[in-house]
Amino acid sequence: MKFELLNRDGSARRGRITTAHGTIETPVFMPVGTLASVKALTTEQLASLGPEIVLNNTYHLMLRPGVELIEKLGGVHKFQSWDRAILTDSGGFQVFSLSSIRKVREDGVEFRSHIDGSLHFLSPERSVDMQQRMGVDIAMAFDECPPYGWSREQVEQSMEMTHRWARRSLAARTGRSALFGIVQGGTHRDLRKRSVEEIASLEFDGIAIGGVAVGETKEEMLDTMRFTAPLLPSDRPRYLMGVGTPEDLLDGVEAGIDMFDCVMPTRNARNGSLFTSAGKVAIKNAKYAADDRPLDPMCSCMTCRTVSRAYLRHLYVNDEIAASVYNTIHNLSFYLDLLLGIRQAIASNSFASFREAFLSRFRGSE
RNA sequence: GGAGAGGUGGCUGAGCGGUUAAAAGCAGCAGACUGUAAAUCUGCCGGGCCUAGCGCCCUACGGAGGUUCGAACCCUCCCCUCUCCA
Repeated sequence: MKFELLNRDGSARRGRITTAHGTIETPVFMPVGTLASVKALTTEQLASLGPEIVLNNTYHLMLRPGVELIEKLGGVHKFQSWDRAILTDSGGFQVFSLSSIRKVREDGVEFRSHIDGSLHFLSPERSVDMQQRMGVDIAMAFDECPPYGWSREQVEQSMEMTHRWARRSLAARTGRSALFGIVQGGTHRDLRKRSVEEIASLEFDGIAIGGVAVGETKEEMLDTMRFTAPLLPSDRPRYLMGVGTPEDLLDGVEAGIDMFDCVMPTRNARNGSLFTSAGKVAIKNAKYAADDRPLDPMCSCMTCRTVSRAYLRHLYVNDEIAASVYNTIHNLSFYLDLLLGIRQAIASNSFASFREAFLSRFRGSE
């Protein structure tokens, strides 16, 4: 993996990551395909939207179908018939999201499978090994993502363990996949600073900000991100994990973030919450019942080119599978288009005005 | 013609003397969703009033009477459905 910085516009950066599965123009949004599938889309449909990288999840693939099987079938790219880049989360997020069925120890985390109750152990070594065996382009270090309510002491201890795990993750690297480290530290600036110093000092190919958007207020999230991002080394990709809304992405880019992932466009699509240039559209709302306009006249995605709001509402209200397909195609297109616009704006040194123009439309009432 | 069962809020369907403006589900209306245990979850859901309170007043469990301090729940008559036998 190689990262080149192409140009800057203020703190915003435009760059290019080169992998064995193509190049990735940054800033980039990575659609989330937890189970080697972006929910509601076939691989071909996903490919037609043009993302250069997607995210898969180690914990979920470990349970089903199993890393052994994926390896045996020729790797995770071949398995899902995807020839562009893949990044996997290490399972660190499941330490947070599945906290009720797991036990954290110094050596790793014991999970009770949410599927059948079977016992599974994830450690830095095992997680990195599995990610490499699946053949992903970018693997993530195994970390502990602490919940928002924790005391400063708990967050600090957790962070220090994540640091120890970071070194162990690195030691398990064979070179088959790039490996990113993850900064923790909750909402505490001094902890974030220490975490950056520690993680950045290690030989990671990129650095991620983790443990964000886990229940803290928007202000705390933005403060943490804005404080931490500039501390990250500029010669490596900076990845803000799990974020976020369109506004969050603009704020992230402005702070110098290069990579984002978030379930928001895909999950919200399935729940009928659609992003348009004029703001969010809750497609189930009665006011769209007879609305024959395209969802977003400014959008050129397949959904907006071919069907009306009235039809999208009809599909959603009737629980038609096509509702999820159309909505996911649109929301992902919206995110990918937003990032394309951001890259072009940075290239022409007009990010600030691009951001303002986008936000004034997006925040203006629908 | 005979025997039996039943009629409850937009629908299905609990309730069977007071704690019932009436369970639950559906439908309807709105909201949430941030490294996915999510095609999920939450709230509202007869009407009106205001000093907005676990407040007051209407209307409501096929219809009309009755018993009772009190009835969707008990009694009488009527109307209407459904099943079975002729």
